[in-house]
Amino acid sequence: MSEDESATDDAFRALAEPRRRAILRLVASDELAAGEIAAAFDVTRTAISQHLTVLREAGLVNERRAGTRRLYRARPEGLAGLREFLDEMWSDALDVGRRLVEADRATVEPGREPDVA
Amino acid sequence: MSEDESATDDAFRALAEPRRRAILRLVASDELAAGEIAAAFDVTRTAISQHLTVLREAGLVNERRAGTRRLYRARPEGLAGLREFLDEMWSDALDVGRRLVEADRATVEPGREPDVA
DNA sequence: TTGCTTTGTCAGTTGACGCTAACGTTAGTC
DNA sequence: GACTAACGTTAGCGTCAACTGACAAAGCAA
Repeated sequence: MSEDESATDDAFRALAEPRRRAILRLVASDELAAGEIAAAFDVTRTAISQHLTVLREAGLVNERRAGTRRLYRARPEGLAGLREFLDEMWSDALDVGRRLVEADRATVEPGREPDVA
Repeated sequence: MSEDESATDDAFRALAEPRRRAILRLVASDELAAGEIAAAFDVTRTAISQHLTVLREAGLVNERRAGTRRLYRARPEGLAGLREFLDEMWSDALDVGRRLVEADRATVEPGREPDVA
């Protein structure tokens, strides 16, 4: 339970960085080497290497070694936590049942105190 | 175009914080006052107020004033950028068409330079 | 072995972020 | 007006994260 949560936590933190999202898009369909990925950005290879480490530890990319090269590819399963959160938010926010209960409450009490404690 | 991107950027950064995700879940179905939200956590009301500001500026919550109280509710449309990114990743990573193109390229060119710039 | 390539790792700096405490503001009440 | 309740805002502090530059490791070729 707490393992999944921390995994989702890592994924969210990893995706907060725009450059890491860009990297992820880059390796979404193609498997690329660290150097090739670094060549697509204006920062040092060091920075990209660190980003790749973060992405790997967050379960968002796979690493495969071939000679001196390390090939990376996106790992869609790593986004499961994200999707779960999104779906939960959507269903909770748009659920018709809840909206009706709410409207009912507003009818009984003219709209002053939601009183949710 | 760049407006949407920065909006998505703000959303991702806002959701990177676990407490903000918790707040968002809290106001997903119910409209709550700032104080009620703060009561659900162990940090100061100040901290919660700042979190709510971040969420509001990221377009993830709506603010409605009623007397001295400020009522917050999740704004599902704010998650559009997230959903878009997720869907893009999923389709790109699992798209069979791309996989075939990739295999074809591997046949023509023995696998040295993906050339992504 | 020597040398070149590809990549990760290790200090160290800088900027951003989350938190608290004190203060300011707005709305309602006596 | 005076007082209280509900919030937001500011200043300051500690911590984390992204970046650079220098160095180390691992694979391969001459």
